[in-house]
Amino acid sequence: MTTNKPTLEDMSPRRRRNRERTIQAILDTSRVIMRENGVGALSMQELARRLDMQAPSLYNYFSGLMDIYDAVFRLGYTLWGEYFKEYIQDAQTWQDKVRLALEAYLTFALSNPELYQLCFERPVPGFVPSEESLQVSFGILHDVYERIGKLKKDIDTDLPTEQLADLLLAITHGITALHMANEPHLPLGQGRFGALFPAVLSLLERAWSKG
Amino acid sequence: MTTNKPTLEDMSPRRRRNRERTIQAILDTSRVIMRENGVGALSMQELARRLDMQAPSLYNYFSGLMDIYDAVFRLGYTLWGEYFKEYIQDAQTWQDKVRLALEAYLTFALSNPELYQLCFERPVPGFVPSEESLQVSFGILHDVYERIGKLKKDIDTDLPTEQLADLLLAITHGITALHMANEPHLPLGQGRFGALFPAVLSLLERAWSKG
DNA sequence: GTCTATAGCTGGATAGAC
DNA sequence: GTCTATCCAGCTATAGAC
Repeated sequence: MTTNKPTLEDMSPRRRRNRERTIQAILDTSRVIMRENGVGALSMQELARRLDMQAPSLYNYFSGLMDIYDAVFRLGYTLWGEYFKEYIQDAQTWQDKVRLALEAYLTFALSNPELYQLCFERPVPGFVPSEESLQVSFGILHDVYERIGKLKKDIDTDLPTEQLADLLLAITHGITALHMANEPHLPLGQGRFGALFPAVLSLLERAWSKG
Repeated sequence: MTTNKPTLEDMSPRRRRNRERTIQAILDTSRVIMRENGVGALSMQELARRLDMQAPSLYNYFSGLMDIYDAVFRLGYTLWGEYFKEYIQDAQTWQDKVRLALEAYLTFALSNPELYQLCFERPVPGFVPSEESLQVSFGILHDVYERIGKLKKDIDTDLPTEQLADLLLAITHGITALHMANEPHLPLGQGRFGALFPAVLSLLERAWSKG
């Protein structure tokens, strides 16, 4: 991730702190650019302009543009994993769990459209996540999947666990993708797709309620 | 769409035919480039290279790159409308209609990934469809929606017609988007998402079957 | 309608001075 | 760690000869 030519740990705490501040600023500004002009609009020059630096200076922190994309990608998955865990933690019934999982996905996308695009739609020309970042994303997705899979025992279905999770993911992703494409300015609960959650829940309840 | 400086109809049939042939070749080659390297990879130079022309010559047929995107966009919706109509024409039961509509969306995306990306995901930086093209797309989408809305009378639901159509669209889009993102090489019926149709159908049947 | 030539821009990335 | 200077590449688009 970071260019660590002067090795890693022989920096004074002061220098280390400054360095991390700069890296943070680069990542923050990257997200702003992507949010404003689309994920594909990130460039070293635009970044330098906004940070009041010269483009070559950025290479002291990242090895290149794709390295920055990679760091934002990893950040996106990390934040998504934390967000999801926190969001559904209080769910009791399976209906609550499904509803909160749906809500979590959409609200995360609404709050972090640039992360959503980069991590879950990935329309950036030359960018391929590094092996390391892919491992991070797999771990987090696996975690999310396990939580979803667990509610199988509470519902009346003969679907295999994986298909159940994939199906819920597809519904969630479909609603979110269409909402973000058509009415990204509207909050949860509003708009053609943002208002669909009750309909989904009633559909699932009719199909899956036990007894 | 086309640059019609020498007016429109005072061409000999011969010249007219040649001109249309060239336009067709440009559109075909555009689709090949987009398919091979992503929708964002289309450029006048790459187009000229493959067509054995020089880039400036292309401006005799289109007013610029965005004009070509626009023409492909319009073509995509036209083909999708025809494809959908043909695909579901023999459906009898509402289950058949839903199943065929799902299948149509996915198989169209599989056969024409570049049109799917451009028309239904639209990740091209500076491209905004022209007003004329938007009208075409709205008309076709409206048509598709009407057909879907009609099956409300056959199913047991108290959803408004629009929500019913939106919900089915979201499910369809979700499965297709995830299939195209993860396993675009696998045909209908295979892969994590491509194999979900029976699960969807059984879900809907349990929720919506009358009596 | 086709070409050559070219303007003008944006971008990634490196070399090397300080 | 920052900068200036620079290279090289790709692109859109136009002017103007043929």
